Amino acid sequence: MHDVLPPDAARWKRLVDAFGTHFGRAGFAPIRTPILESLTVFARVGEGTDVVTKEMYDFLDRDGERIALRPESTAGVARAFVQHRPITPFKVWYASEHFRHERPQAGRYRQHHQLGVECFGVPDADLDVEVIVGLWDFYRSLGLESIRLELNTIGDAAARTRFGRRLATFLRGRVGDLDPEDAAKVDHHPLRVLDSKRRATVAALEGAPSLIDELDDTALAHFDAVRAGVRAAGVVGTVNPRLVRGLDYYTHTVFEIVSDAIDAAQATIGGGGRYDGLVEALGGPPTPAFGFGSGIERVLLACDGEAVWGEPASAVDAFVVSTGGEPEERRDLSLALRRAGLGADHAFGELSMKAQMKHADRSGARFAVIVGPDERDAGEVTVRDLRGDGAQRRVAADDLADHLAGERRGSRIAAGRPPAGGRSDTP
RNA sequence: GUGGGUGUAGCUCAGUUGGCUAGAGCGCCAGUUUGUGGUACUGGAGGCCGGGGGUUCGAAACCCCUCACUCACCCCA
Repeated sequence: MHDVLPPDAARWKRLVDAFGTHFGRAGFAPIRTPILESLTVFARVGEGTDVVTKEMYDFLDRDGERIALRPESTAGVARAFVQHRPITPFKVWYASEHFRHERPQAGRYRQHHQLGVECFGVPDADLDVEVIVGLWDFYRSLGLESIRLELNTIGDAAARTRFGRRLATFLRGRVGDLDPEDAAKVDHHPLRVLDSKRRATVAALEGAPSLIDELDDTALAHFDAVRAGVRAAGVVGTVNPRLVRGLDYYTHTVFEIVSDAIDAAQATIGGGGRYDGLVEALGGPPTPAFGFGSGIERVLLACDGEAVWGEPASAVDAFVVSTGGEPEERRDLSLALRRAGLGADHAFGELSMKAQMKHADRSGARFAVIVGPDERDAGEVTVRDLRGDGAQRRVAADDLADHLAGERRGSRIAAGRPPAGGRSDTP
């Protein structure tokens, strides 16, 4: 998180609104969970992960309880599911802030924001497909084209344990060849070594056992169904056998969606997968689940990289300009227009008409409403079109609100709907 | 946690081996246009050169400390 000023901040709202609408159409409802959670909620799900062990903002509160600022949202939503036991399938979406104590860089912040989706109670591969394709379609609806899916399966807990043991045995044989950072993970978290990018480790992984060999028929069938489903939906992607992901709770399907338009090291704009064991680990009944998180800051970086956002329309219909009267006249006319349901703004202080017109132009308003001695005497105002050819017309002061409302309706009809399936700059 | 880079006008940046009142473009304000923005021309305002200390006749520039921002590693969204 960094400061986000206008007009950029307006993009956040538009993005969140578009996301809620998109997944709302698929039956997902918004959920809100606390930023503060008991440390145990996270400790139980990520014992071997940097996110939980090294990067968490945690502290003792006044009662001596260990509290954490959430580093991600899945654990908190799962905790809420366990606590309230809603009927399944329980399908929710959220936009939430997360905190990780790490050095900031492009696309990585100590406070970052994610759009996310979680679904509890559905074991079917169809759910995996729907959610992945749903996220893919969301990105496409923003206008993003340089994106691709990376997909993998890591099997169930038993397969992971078996594979972890085999992999650890393999790695111990060549621990000297590994990067020291990775060598330290061999005993307690061998799977994390797999997706290391360090050169020495990558070379030493030549000939390493493959997790796919540990999968039983059910797991293989599940993964095949996911692959077939996303391919049939036209998603561009590849299977990446090295994709493991950073949180312990994942089982079976894991995925990331990467943008090639981000000119920085952090190019994953969304990632997630299946976590069939998490609810049980938090004290609930065995419950399959699937979800993802997508970094708002990174999605916006990708949008910048592909230049897909247009200028947001101003909510100001009319900018009031007056000369020869009292400055309060502008305030009072603006208030009257707002009470009539219109957007209205004006400049403050003693400014020349020219200067006021400049403010009007910058405001983004469609019309300038000009009140000078002539209009005042006639009980009229001049309405000037600032976006078109500058056409002006005199309107009776009493009819101004109706006139502007009529203009607004007219322009909305004229704008129409964007072509279906096309690139849109107004998500 | 580790390593690099940058801090000069509102913004983006110049500033030659230390040497006159520190510059440009954009933006802003005003005028050309005594009732009209967005174009053009003219003029103007605006800077403890991030902060502190030091070296020197003299520091935006050199040294030390500090703060902020930024990029990469690691990790992840």
